[in-house]
Amino acid sequence: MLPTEKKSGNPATIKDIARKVGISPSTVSRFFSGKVPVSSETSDLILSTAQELGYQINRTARRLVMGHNQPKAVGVLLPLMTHPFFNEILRGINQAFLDTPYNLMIFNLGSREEEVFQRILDEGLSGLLVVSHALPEKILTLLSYTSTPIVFLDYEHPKYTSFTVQHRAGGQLAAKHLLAKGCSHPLYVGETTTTPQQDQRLLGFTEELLRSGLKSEVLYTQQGAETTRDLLLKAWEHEPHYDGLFCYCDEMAYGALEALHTLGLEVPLVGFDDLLPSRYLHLTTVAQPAVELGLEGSRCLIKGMENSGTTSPSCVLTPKLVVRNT
Amino acid sequence: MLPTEKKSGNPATIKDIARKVGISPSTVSRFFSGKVPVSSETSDLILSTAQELGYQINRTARRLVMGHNQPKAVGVLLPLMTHPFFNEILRGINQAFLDTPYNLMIFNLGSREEEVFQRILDEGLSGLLVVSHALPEKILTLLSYTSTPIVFLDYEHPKYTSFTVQHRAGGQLAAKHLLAKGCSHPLYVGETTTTPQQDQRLLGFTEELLRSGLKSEVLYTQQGAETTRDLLLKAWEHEPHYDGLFCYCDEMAYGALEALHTLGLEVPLVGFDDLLPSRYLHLTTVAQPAVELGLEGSRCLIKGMENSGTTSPSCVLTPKLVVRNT
DNA sequence: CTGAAAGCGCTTACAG
DNA sequence: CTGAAAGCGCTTACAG
Repeated sequence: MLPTEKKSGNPATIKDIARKVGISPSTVSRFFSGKVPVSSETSDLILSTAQELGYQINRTARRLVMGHNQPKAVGVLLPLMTHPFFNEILRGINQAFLDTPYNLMIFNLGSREEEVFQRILDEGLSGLLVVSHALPEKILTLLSYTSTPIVFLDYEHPKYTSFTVQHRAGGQLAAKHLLAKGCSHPLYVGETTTTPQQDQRLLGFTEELLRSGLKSEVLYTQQGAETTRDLLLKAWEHEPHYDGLFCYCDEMAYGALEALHTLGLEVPLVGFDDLLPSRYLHLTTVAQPAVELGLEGSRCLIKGMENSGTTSPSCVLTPKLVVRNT
Repeated sequence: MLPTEKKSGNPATIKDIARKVGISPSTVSRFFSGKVPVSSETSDLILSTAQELGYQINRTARRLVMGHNQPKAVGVLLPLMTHPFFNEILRGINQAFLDTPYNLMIFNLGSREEEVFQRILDEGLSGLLVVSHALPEKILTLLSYTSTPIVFLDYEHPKYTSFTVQHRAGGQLAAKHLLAKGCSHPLYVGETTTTPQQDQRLLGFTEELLRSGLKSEVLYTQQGAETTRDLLLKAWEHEPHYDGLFCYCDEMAYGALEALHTLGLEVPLVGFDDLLPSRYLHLTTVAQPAVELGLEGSRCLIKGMENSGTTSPSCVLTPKLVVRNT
């Protein structure tokens, strides 16, 4: 092996090619920039040597000398969970960034969290949107050094700007609807694993009910339409007097809808989310402003980025009741 | 203004701070890298001057010297249209890239196409996924210089690897279902604006029907559940003998479902897509392998990127019939 | 704890 | 069409 040859570990550079072909680095550079003519003879030589060496232009170096600032990107940290709600949020985010100079970079919180965070740090992001998740303090501190503005979506961080949904108000909305329908024996169907979101929805629901002197029964089951359907089928066997239903989320409400149908009952039913099927199933439900969450949160971040990193205060979005046939 | 001061046009550098504070650039660098101790006196001075000058660390330069290669990213070019189908594709893509060293970068084809393409070029992407869209020849050529592998999803490009759905086979599937249900007067409901997808679905449908000596009536309307519902309501007034329905897409089928319900009819109905509502509405439909499209297309791209840019040949995914209650 | 110096890989006037 | 040289903004041994 000649001493002029590169160790194959390091990627080949313009210099390596120049040396091998026997010309100056400048010419090689000119060839790859493409703007200046290079004699076809040398062109061929350069090209073949480049291929041989597996040369890849180093964009970092090029950027540095060209004074191009790094293209601006904002990161979106998504939970791994696959739920239409997150799709909607992402759609809102996407929309907000459409006519901005920022690119969107998607990160997923799955396995290898450490690595994901490292990447987020490495990217030199102009801003970061964190969906439905906390960010470890350590990362937050590191990010703060670079003064990257951060906005949390659907997650309340005490020290950072966050956009969340007023789940409690949503629960109240559901109660009001049931009350207006004349219910006196309402039933809440929730998910077994308790979350802050659920706590708030249930709280709003019960407190609104209480204002009318009513109390709600509460039943829990695992997430899913089928489990909810089966639960309700059984529930009605024992306590056939429920005259109003509030489900923790739309998917459970779909199960409830089936149960009611099977039972031949017309009991008022309210869901929570307003997913696409709800429209076609004519389900009355509390609509989470998911797109809006993404949109408004992003707008806030954009302002923050233009504003030396200072984002405006947190914001709570209120859900709306979509009254359909149930 | 002292001659030592920077013009405020160019961003401040480590040197500017050093000069202003009266220390060497090395020390300033050490301060910002954070790894080496710096006396607290100078630290304060550096920090305040940095703030005053609006100093932002230049990551490009840092990367160059640190030998960090540019973090690898692959671009996903999405159509602006907001349809669950694209969400699914994106989900598949996301999944495929979960445990890879690539970050996902989202680009949208909305307004400012030129700029979007410029960005795609600027990013120095390791690979590109193009969803439901052509890419201008010009961009393709530019991209080929950098040997960026490209995979088209849900769009067939003659010269590039593409992953598409066998719409024609889907149409046949629908016909078979209707045939098995004993239909003899089938009706196809399509969208007014014709697309290659629609042509293929209808072709498959009619050719399969023909094999049994049947012909389908064809009706067109604008996309949407309501329009379809109204169309069918009227259709039945005039020709009440249809005994089988194939809708171009699920959304239209939802409208058909309503019409049939209103009419009190139990006519076999097949949709196309298998969106979320279909499951809860018990709609029999041809399922587009959207997630799979994203997943397989991405895997192909990943292989291509590891393979000096050569992607494997195009691939056509076959849809499946999901038989439910219609 | 700090400075002077060399270098990361590329581009680009400048002078042939 | 081509080379030698300077420089983009930062980091990091090396030598205090």
